[in-house]
Amino acid sequence: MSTLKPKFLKPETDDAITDSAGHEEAAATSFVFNTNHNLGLQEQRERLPIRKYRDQILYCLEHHQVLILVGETGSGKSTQVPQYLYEWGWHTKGLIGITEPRRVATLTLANRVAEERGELIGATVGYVVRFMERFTAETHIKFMTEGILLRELLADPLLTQYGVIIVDEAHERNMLTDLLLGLLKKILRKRSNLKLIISSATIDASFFAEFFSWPGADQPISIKLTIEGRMHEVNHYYVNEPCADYVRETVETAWKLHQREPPGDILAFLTGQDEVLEARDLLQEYIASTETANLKVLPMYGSMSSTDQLSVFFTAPKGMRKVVLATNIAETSLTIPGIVYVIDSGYVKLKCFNPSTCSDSLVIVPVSKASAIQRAGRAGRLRPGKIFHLYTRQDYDALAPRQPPELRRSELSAAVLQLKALGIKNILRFDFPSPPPAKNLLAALELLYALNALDVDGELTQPVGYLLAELPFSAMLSKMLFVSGQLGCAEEIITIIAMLQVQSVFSRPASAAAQQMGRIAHRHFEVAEGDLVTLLNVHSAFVEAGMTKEFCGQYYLIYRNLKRACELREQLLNLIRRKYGIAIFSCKGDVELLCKCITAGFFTQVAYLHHSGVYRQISSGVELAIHPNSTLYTLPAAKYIVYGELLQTTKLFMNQVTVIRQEWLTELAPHYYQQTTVRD
DNA sequence: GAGCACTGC
Repeated sequence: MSTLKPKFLKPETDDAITDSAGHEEAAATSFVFNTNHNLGLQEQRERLPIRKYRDQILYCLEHHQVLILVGETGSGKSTQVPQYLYEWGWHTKGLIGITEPRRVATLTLANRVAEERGELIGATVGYVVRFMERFTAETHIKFMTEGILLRELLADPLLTQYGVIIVDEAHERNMLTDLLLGLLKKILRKRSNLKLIISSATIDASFFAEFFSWPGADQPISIKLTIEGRMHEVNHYYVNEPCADYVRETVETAWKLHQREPPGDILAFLTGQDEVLEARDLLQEYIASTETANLKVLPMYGSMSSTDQLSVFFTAPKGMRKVVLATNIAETSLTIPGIVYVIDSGYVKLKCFNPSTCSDSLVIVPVSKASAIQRAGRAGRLRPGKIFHLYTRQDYDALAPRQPPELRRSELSAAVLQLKALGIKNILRFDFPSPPPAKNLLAALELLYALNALDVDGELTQPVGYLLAELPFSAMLSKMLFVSGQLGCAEEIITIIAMLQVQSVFSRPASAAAQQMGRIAHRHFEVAEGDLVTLLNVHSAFVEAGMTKEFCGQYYLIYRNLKRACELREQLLNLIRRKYGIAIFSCKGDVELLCKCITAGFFTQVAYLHHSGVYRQISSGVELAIHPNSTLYTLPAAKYIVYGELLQTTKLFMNQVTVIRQEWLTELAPHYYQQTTVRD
């Protein structure tokens, strides 16, 4: 093997991985902790801790169908194992496929492996993600996102092209990971020549081993990879008595720490913005009560503007200690330098699907052991650190090992469509790694039946069911798009869908004055029909103004998200033109037609105005409120509205609200509404 | 009058 170190990214490949978002992500989830950076690439490979497991991995794969690789991120397994397999000749038995949960990691890993091999990407090593691929006839090592492999299953249900599949980061237990693992189990039973490698954190290894055991099969084998010198030691401290108010306790602990401990910054984990700001104010009071104010308090949460977020990354002035009060954003998403002490409140906010109202609840729950360990790790990056858990040692021992996997707490219509499209007849009996509650599955089946995607026997319908299974949006959005093709306004509906796929385009500044200015600016786009048509207006105005940053500044819009929506819109238009027979016409300003399309997608989520002045869910009579972020919050209440999502916090709040007429319900969804009498 | 954090086809 050569040890040359050329730079071989094609220009377009380079583009793909050097967009700014990509770099942040690559830095955050970096898989190299590289003390050998001045050595040749092959020499570096030889020195990786994983190298000494190579023969063992290859031997085990010869003798077992399933191999579970245990080792935290940083062991080099994502880049090395595919190469070991290739060098040993596994590629002669089919493709070596590696699935990743995220796009950026997919591109980064593929590029890294190609570079180590001294090749161009798209030769032996390639990747496929949505809208982008470097994959040729010579490619033997294929990195891809999980969604891509799931889509490939539709065309090739036994994955006959593949000889080995590596599911990377399986411990994250995303919805797609779990679907994939369930389906791979079925395939392994039919294809004894297919091998599966699951890369997992320690905590889940035995779980996966058990899931992939069945009568007559050889038992999965686990290999534990050790990683050297990654972290400093962190000492754990617990409270003796449970504390009544963890926000106050956080503040007091931070203050005591500051008095007693040698220099080093403090990071505290709370559950939400309110708590972070409350803790900040309390801590400021402590500081104000002393003469030496050598403590700098910094809040950190998701809805802060990116410039405000930046301030936590600066070192505190000389002689000062920094205290960062953060939500879960600091647990995995970003790494704050200089942290030596961590305070763990013991709680986290978690989103959970509630099938009885088809809403999501945002609830405060105790953290899992995995989270507590992750939080502790934040103290050991610089030098040996300390973590202070605001709960007792007994409470720690009683914590759940991990948070329930996403599939168990999510709306499942997309998952059900996918499984149905793969010919799984009885979804309730499908072998999920962790089966979701039956009620959640039934809610999804009922919704899909109402949308006419499933027939009475639970089979996908033609064309609606198959279309909804194929389109990369939620079932309701896809149905809306389907109807818009028939009614002649798909162009506008695609814009709305693209705008709904990105994070909010409305900027909400931190200061009260700026917030007020923002609200006034946003009125410019608001219409009485509601939030979805308002999004369409924002898009049109942005395009008309030449898609400039200045326009976004003037109207308090987030340029990055808006630009992304425009790109997505183009890609979706291409996709729909190319693959699906949806006619793309403009309604040319006929807003009523748009609202009808919206109704055709969201008719199961209707609220009517009760004479008492509150909204009620039409199906259940449950009381609902319009979310204060909605356009319709300040406008006179309409009699009937549809909503895009329902979130339970202090109340059941409706988001993405659109005004409709009652008669549209019987016109557009007669099968659903003919029997319903509206309570008034 | 209210906003845990992400990601994917």
